[in-house]
Amino acid sequence: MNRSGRRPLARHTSAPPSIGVGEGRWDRGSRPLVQPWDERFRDSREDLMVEDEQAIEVEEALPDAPERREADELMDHGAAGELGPMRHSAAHVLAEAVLDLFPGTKLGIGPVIDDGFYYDFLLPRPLTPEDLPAIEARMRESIAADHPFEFSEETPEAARAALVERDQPFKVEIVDDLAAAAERDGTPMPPTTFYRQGPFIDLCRGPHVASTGKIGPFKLLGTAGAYWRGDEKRPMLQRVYGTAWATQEELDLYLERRDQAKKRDHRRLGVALDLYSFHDVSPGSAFWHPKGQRIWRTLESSMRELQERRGYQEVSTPILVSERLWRQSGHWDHYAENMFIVESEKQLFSLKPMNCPESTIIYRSKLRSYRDLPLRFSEFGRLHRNERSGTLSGLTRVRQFIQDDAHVYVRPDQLADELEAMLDEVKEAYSWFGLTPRFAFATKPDKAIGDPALWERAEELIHATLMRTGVEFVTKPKDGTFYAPKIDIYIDDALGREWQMATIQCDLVMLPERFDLTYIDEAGQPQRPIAIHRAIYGSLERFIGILVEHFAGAFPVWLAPVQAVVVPIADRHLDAAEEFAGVLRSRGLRVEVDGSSNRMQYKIRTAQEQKVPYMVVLGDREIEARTASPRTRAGEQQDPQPWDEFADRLAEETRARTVV
RNA sequence: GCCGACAUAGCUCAGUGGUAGAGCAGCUGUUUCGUAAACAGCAGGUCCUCGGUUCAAAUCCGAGUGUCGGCUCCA
Repeated sequence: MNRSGRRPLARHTSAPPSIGVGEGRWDRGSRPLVQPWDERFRDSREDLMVEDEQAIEVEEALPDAPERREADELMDHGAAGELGPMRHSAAHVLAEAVLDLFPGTKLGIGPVIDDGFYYDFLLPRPLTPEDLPAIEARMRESIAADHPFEFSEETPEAARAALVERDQPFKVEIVDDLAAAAERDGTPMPPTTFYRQGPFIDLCRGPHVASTGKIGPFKLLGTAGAYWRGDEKRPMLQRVYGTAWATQEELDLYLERRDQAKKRDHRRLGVALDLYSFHDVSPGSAFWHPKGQRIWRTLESSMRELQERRGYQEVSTPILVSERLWRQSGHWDHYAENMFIVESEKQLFSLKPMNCPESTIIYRSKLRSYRDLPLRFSEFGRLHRNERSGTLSGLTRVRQFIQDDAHVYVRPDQLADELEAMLDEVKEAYSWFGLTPRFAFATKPDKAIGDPALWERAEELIHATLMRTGVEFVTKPKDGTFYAPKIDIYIDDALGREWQMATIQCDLVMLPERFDLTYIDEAGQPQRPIAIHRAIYGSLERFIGILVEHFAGAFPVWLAPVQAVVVPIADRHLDAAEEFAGVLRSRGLRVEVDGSSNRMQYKIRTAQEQKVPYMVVLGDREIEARTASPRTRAGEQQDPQPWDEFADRLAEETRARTVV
């Protein structure tokens, strides 16, 4: 079974093109295909859940073995549903067109991806968006000619010779690698296959449609630079992305959905809703406006409430810290390229990129007893990481951010329970937003510090806990931090991108060993605790950015920066409007009165555009009865109700943190 | 960091070598209105920065910065 066993719903995904099929990664296509904000969601939710579980099962059954990657490079993406062969065929036609327009082009690879395909080329000059129409036109000619796809099989030697002859060094490399892999594994080299359509022939394993005329409506979406084989030390090729569908309607729907996704982009909505902004005086760092800060503080206080209930103690540590600490922790050797270094009076300092090492200073401030553990220190720490400029993106990839971080020190016998409690914390917190977390187990990376035996033990402990709790998870080999294996928690944003949110790291190495942490056991002997690093929101910045897209700016009542706008119909209703707002504010609700001289319709439109959950109209009728007429942002007009009743209801929705 | 594109009013954008524009937002006045846009007027610019070409540059060229689409990276 491959990933093609999906329903036609796949055509509704709005995921951007992505290769997304590395080892240990989720295949994007296997994730829920309808997002919670879709109208269809309510009706189809159950189906989707089942589908998702099946998908996970399927994905886990897929090998991470080298042959799969080789297959990817040979474009064997029969995986991508019934549209797969057609899209892959479109990639061939794309290559044919480019080779025709730019003689001498060296071909890279041309796989199928979510919703489309791409092909990589080494060209005499970079492509620009203006080149795409000409390429599309040439593609249409090939499609109109309806060339059959002809299959042929060669011995590896003959194939190699043919590719050398055609001066296609990247293809030669692929054949050589296949041969090397076969030799390494002691398996016979499979015959090498080619497909020809019209004048164009390409090394490929297929499958294809019967002829170019079977290729449906398509559109080239853009160009980008991409390193050959994803290696930044190798040449940068020109990648052309495209999409193709069975019918024009589906293509139009896909393009329309792409536009819709842009409209909920958190960078756009942040400006429209006056939440935050960015300025070139501090690239990669957000300026938080009052309404954005309001959301921030609501998230923060919710997490504080959870943490206090669950036995955490909040601490705060300095941002500017001597290199001595970072040398001791290993960051200076393993993370320096991401640290902002500051010099003062011949001493080097760094803006902290993580809170953990400083947490140990508090741990070590006194002698700890086995009775003190678990010791749970939480910290909303402000971190700086010097991310490469090209990677910055809105709130989702920033240089300065605040984590809802915590470091929990446990005895070995307490670890399993504590990890389980943390998984539960994650589920609780995510339920406030209607988000469903997915779990991944990330193991020891190549660049790791500490005793391998400790790593092995930490990985065993995490794995055992995951198995015991019965949560679904995938394994991401070598994706751990340099000091700990971890459980990462992922969700998808509105554009179908996968985001790591929470992380739970089981550290037997950095904090315990490098900082020589101890507690005194029952026998009076010093023992080594285990340190668990965890963050539930992850970065507050990234979390808010994803929430903006998740809700398209229409935050649930409990989180909305303005929960209700009071709309007096005429000036004579202003005093009563203020009085009513006072009733709401006295219950801690966030309310604005629109006292402008605009007409009521205009005030409602404004509140609607700001995605305020409730608009409450006050006119002669309401004031006389001391009632309010709420209208929801969904357009539902509710019956007039007494002021206190409405206030109580809103307060209860806020307290319960209900979504919708 | 790499490849490409882009940068004009608070926002969205028009303006391809000859006096800087529109809509929305803002301000002022009129209007006091029953569930998604009342009317009129006014104001608003280092055309990202620096340098070059030219009689003349928002416009052409170069460098820098930032942003966007990707690649790489993501403890």
